[in-house]
Amino acid sequence: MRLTKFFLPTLKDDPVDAVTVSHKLMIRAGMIKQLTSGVYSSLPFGLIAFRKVENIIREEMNAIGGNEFLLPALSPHELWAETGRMEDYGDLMFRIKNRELVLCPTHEEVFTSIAKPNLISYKDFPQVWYQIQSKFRNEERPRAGVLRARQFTMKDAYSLDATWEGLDSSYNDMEQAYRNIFTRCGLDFVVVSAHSGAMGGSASEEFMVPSSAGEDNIVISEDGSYTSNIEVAVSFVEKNERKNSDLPFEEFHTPDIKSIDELAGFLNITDRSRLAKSRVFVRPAKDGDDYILVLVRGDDEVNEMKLQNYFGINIRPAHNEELAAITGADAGSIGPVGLKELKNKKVKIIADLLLEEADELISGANRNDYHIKNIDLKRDVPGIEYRDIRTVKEGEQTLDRKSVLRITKAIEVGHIFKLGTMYSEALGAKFLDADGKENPIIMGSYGIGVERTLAAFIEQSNDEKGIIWKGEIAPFKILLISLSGKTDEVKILSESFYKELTEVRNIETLYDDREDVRPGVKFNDADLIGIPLQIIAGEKNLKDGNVEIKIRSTGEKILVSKEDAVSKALELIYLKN
RNA sequence: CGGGAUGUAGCGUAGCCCGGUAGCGCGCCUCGUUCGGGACGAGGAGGUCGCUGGUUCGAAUCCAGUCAUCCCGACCA
Repeated sequence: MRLTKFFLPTLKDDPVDAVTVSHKLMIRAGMIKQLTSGVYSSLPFGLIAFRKVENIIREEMNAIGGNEFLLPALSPHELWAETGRMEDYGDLMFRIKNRELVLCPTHEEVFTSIAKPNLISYKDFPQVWYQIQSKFRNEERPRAGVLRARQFTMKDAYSLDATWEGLDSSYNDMEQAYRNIFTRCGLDFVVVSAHSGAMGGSASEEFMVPSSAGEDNIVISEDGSYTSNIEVAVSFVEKNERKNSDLPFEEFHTPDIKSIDELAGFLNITDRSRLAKSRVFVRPAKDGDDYILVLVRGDDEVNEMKLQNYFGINIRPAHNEELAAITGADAGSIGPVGLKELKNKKVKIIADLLLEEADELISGANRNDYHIKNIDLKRDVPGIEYRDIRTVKEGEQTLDRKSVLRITKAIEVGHIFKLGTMYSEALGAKFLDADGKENPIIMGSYGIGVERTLAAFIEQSNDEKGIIWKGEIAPFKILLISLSGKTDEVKILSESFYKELTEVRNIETLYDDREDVRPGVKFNDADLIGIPLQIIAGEKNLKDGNVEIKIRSTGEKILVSKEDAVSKALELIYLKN
């Protein structure tokens, strides 16, 4: 491609609205342009890069027997009502105003509706179906350019199996395909165990690219044996020791004490393990809402994802009015002792495992400005249940106590789930097994964010000058720079290089053939758009019969004779891959 | 949805307090000189000051509303 014909609007300065590196660079390199919040146009250079990622995905999906589809982005309300996800997604789903249609945020329902009439015998399985298509999610707060957008390209794949062993096998194939994809994209990534979120289902892993621009926190043990999203991460911490002192519990005055920090200060203690922190959550139910009081140690935080796993995704923190109604106090003075019943429903009390049968605890008295000490959960809180509901912290030990946990931010580029029969049951997608019995299809769901994958790559591969492409996703392999001079000599040579590279060698080459642009501008554009190899033809070196080859990643410059230039460049490309 | 901030030329901004001709840099156009790391000179084009209403003789500027965008917290590829 000749630069004089290529639409590449580069920017010298950072756009003021962009904060993350990938966002700035994608705009500056003329890859994307924002249309409205969370919605971006792909410009030619960006599109070439996105297609690189898509083609790698396509090849790896096809390699495990995937069938490529292209489903509509529009779908009818009723399909989503059947699985109940109209409500689950809520405002996250874009709805069409003048038809009973929605813009799909994902495609489980649509794929399942195709499977239902067509996959009717156990002999029809297994199948892997996928598509690469635009998804629409009405994100409340889009951010960081394409990292979190309202419209984005997703590869979504679905495995359809007749047996649970089949699902395991499909899932494993997919996991390997994902490893291949992200490796070929040149990403430094980790696979972590994950929460299955709004999708439902059981096993689930995420493909994470460590980056300060990431929105997720992942936990990695120092020896690498344990990796997990913090949402589901577990660790080893000693439980509270039971003292068995059997001291009676006792209310005491704590004026204006609202937080654990203030309480610790008021009591003049630093160990917060016996200060029990209470939070109340609500689970909406048809016969009246359920209330759940959650207790963790004062030095811990409640992990709301773990709660969702136990009590469903609709669970939410209680509002202040609800708190007052069931505890008689405001947040800051609530506790597990002396809760009211609301509409004849008992408040369920869940405590973290570290508090199992703990005593001598201090917690709110359910009376403003009062706390209680010497609470014995075993003695004073009948019906209490213990579960793992805390968020792990940096520096804690792994469960096997062989290593230590580190926490880092990461970008989620891919996610694989074992869905099971959730959607096939809801939509009645069944098949006959060898015994002639009817069973729901067993499904898996597998997603990759295309633009996000590319943005994650740029987050990991850049310097102060710009992007540094490498490997298969480089939009071009060579940037041929012609520095125009007094004579036509350089131009004639550049043209011959271009012809050989593209027509004879079939190398993806971008040719900076601009004649009215000064060298400095060309060099800076070159480093900004980050093509791995630059061949620079100019009068200075051509006087001695030479041209320069620059390696973008290292900045290394190699002087070669004009006769050897193309073969040397090809050699370097293959070395780099 | 809560909290914070910002809307002035393609981009980045000054002016706003204290109302009166809209300014600067980059980019763009023409001519000339220059030409290996974002050149120089001369000339030029380009702005409903986000939108609506109000106050005023007069509003980019003051007031009210509204819309949009960005950043920080709860969701996801």
